[in-house]
Amino acid sequence: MEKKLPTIKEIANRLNISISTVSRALHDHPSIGLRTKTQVKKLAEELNYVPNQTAIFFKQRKTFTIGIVLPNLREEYFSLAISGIEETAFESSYIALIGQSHDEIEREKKIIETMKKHRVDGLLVSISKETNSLSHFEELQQYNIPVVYFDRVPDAPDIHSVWCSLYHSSVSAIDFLVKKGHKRIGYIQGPSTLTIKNERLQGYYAGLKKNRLTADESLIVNSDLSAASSQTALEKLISLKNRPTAVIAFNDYVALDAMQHARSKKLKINKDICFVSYANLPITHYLETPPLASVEQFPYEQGVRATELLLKLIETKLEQETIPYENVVLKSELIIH
Amino acid sequence: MEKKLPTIKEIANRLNISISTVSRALHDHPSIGLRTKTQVKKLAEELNYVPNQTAIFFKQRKTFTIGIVLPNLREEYFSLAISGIEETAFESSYIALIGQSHDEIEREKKIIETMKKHRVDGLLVSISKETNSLSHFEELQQYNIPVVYFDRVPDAPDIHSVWCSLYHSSVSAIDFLVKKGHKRIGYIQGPSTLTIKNERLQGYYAGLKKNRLTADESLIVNSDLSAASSQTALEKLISLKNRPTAVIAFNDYVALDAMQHARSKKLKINKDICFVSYANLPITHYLETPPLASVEQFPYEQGVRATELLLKLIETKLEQETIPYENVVLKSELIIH
DNA sequence: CTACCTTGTGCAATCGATTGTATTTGCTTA
DNA sequence: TAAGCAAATACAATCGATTGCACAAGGTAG
Repeated sequence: MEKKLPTIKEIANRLNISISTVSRALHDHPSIGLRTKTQVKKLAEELNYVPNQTAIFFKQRKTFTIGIVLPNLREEYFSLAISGIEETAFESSYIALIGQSHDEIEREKKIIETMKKHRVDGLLVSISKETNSLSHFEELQQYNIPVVYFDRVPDAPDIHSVWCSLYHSSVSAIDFLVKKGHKRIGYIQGPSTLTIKNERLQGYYAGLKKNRLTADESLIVNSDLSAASSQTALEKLISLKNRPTAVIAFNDYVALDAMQHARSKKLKINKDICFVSYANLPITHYLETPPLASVEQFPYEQGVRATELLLKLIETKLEQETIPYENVVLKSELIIH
Repeated sequence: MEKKLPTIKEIANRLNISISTVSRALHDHPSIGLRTKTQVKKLAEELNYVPNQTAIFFKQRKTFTIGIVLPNLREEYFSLAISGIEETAFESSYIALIGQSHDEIEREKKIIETMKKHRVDGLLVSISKETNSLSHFEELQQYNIPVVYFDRVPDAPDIHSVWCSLYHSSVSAIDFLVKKGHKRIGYIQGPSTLTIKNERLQGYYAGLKKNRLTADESLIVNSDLSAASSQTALEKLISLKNRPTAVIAFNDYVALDAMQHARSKKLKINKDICFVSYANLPITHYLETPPLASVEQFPYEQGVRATELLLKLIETKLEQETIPYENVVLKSELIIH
């Protein structure tokens, strides 16, 4: 039953020539005679010969595999990113291994360990909520495995990264709302571990200032991203004496949860209270009353760029050159619905 | 710069013992003396030794890697499935390689080729829209790579598969609508390549019969799943003289597109016209007016079960036993919103 | 006819670990 | 004290392919 796959050795034996000749013949090495070459190729074809890549990987110390480590695949945001990664990698004949950290650092470490074992040529990482130290990633340098962080990028020097800047869009969001006549604009923050650079908030403040509005700390509330928490956050805002007429939410999901709550309080969405959020996920286009605008962060594009950078690092690694740390920053865009 | 990683050979040299001793010491082989064992382990620790898995994979002819081939990752449905696959695989210390066919058979073939090269231990496949022949999968038997199809399962004998049966839920959907007083129920079909078993339609007919309603072919329309097509489909239904009061849609996206169209025609969703659909994607829970009900197909669970089956096949393959073809059928569930 | 070159092949080492089969060492016991 | 046995370790083949170097055969020039 278990039919062993043909190897160059088998071809060599059958033709009574040496395996090196077979190997060279299959690679069109110039020093192999035409007759031999033809014979070898013919037999290889007949036997349905396929080189054992495992052996080659081993010999060449290269696997043409990149690892992807990210919090989870259930969030559309990340699946879009992976989609971009897989496509770009595949074009350069790399293939992608995936691992979900579930936002747990321990799991993240285990995944790194596994990927190290599999000798991935490089790693694309979007860090977990709990990741407070990069030691498990830094260790990879010893193994000469380059790492490119994307989207959820740690706040550290000396890293390669690709992310999407939110500052300008945050300012634009305020501009947009002010232009619509809003003067009191609430903001629902995300957990601090996810807002390392905190561009949303900085943009929020800057936008208010630019429009000569004074910031009111009571308009800034928090959500841990759970539905309940986002609803509580909105409740806080709407129970203010001087309630906001518009709310900027950490992301689309937060906005949706908040909107649901607002509806249950008999508020008319985008009339009594307006929403602007981040991520611009495709699903929002199906809503009857989507957020008025959402900041597009181009996860797919981020995936593509991060992969391109990683592949570059992998290729130049082979040439023993050193590459300066590169940080690609995409510009987000406020999309008005 | 390029520091070579330590190997057992290096450890052996430093301690002036043979590599086989080192290997056995690291594996706690009983025939190795305690002193040697301790020394070896200590040095291994110091040198930060990690076995070269590539070499081991090669030697053992096993990679602890499974391949996933599916149409695309952008559909939430598939990312949920992958999520289940990755988790289950990871628990058994397997890791997953991914490939998106983009519903193109050529790409599917290329991915298979790549995965074969990488010597995956097994494959999980949800076939593309264009897949009309299974030859590229069947070929894998030569290489002793087991294949388990999931969700989009081909209609062939002699395969392993995991899918979710929709027949009963389709009947329930009709029951549900009839109980609500509906007598004319439309149905928006998907492309024929995706409805090989066509349980939705069979359930539709059976449900009507069960409720003593006569089927009316004009109530059955088609969508290729694009937004435009789904809208046209709905348009056909609502422009009937005797328009349906309820519509069953191929999946949530079709339902959403149709609903959008209905709204634009000033029809009140779930009042003038009701919707029931398939997939029960989490996003629908955020809608103001979601479909009245949706058939849950448990993609995550399917991923888990498919992986379990595949791992079983891989493990028993090692014991040279043959396993009868196994087809796991999950039961869908009509979820009322 | 010898020296030398060209062309085509084969030999053998190598990648890193595993493992069956020696072989050595050291101890026990008659 | 020598035989015998157990414990500890070494040797060497192996997995499949690549590749530097050696070498053989045949041809040409001096």
